[in-house]
Amino acid sequence: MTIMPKLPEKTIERLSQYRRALLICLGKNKQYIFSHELAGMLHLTPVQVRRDIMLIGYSGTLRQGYEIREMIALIGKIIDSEEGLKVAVIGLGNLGRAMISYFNGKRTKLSIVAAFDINQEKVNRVYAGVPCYHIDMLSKIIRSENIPIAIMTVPGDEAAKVTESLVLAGIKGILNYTPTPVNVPANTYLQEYDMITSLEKIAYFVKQGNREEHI
Amino acid sequence: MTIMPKLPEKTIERLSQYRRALLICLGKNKQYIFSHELAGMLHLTPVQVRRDIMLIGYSGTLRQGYEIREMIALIGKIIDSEEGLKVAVIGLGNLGRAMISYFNGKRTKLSIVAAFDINQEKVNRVYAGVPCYHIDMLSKIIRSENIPIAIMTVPGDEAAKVTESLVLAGIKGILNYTPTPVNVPANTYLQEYDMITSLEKIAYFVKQGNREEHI
DNA sequence: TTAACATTGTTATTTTTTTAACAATATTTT
DNA sequence: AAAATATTGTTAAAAAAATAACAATGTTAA
Repeated sequence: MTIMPKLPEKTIERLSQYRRALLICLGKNKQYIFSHELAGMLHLTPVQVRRDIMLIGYSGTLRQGYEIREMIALIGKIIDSEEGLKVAVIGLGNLGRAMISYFNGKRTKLSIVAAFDINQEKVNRVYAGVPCYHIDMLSKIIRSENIPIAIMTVPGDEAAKVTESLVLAGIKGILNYTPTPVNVPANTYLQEYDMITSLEKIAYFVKQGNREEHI
Repeated sequence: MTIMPKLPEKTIERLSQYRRALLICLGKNKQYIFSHELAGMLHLTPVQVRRDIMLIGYSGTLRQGYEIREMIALIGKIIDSEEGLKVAVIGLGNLGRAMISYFNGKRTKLSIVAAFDINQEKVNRVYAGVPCYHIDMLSKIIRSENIPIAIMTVPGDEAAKVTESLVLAGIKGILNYTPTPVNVPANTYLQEYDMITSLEKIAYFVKQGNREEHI
């Protein structure tokens, strides 16, 4: 297998988006796509698309564009793990359930296999195919099921404690959707996403009457 | 009022985060904060914090740090609108409800004042203080209530249609949480957020055994 | 069959963002 | 009172990302 020299982080993000856009095209029985078409779908410039494609070592055909299936396959080789990775959702509130529905049937390589909550009414039930365990079982299940990734959708004031449990349980990556930033050791990958920041940013640009698109 | 020379986009994002962190500190009766403390809370470097603070024209006191109240006030002056902005949530599914709970009582300047859904069981009811209207009322309510910002939490296959309605209704900013990218005219601010991309990015770095933190 | 065109692939340039370096200085310690 | 220290504020440098420029070339049109 060819070693892929480290891709820019932004390119990784876009690869995921390219794939989704390409899958939509495939669903419409499209076979080839031009850089400007893909760019248009994702609010990017054609140059950026071509450059990313260059970076992953793929080539299209002149005047015909890129072969959609091939590109999907190649992106998969780069960003997916062969075995597939299991994901747990911590906190089965509205947001946790939203994440599960979101994923339902969408991806094969990433699958949500467990949810955790503190509420006894939710525990030991199955939500959209995903079993919900009591949060006390977190460490046990994460280890036994070998789950490397967790999505935190608990209330902000529980974020720190849950993070600690996750780290102790050996989790490798955390996506933190709570409003509270958390800390993890250096060998754990952490990504924070804050809905309020997103909205405040929009508010700022709306206030400024700014015209640009920003993804 | 001093004209603020255009701030970097990333700084705007961080200002929102600074404020939230500062509010937490304020809640703990802290009065001053050092750049390295703020940095530590948000996975940033102290230099970056100081630089941002410099850019907004604030000054701390040597060996004492920054006055928390003052800084919160200043950030508000920069990123908030004086009158406050109204926000609508389109789609009262799990994600829409999550957004509403998230905001409940948190912000004063941004307030979710309306939700829309197609489901008759949800229409004309109030969820967490927010009235839900039928989606056919979208244009009417958005105009009459003067709502400039919308959060889209509908299923992906409705995203395009809803976006069109929003634009026609004169919306100024859209936060798109559906998995489907949409298009808006140049005078509308659009921000797309894709949960799957976030997760796939984590998966990639977990796969790589990458050690860094990424916000 | 030649010219015009559309598209890719790649290098170069510019812009944006982050990081480093370090001067200035109030506070604490000796 | 002098030295050491911790911290801010700012300029400079580096790194990352986006954009532009343009050569190459197969395709279509004249």
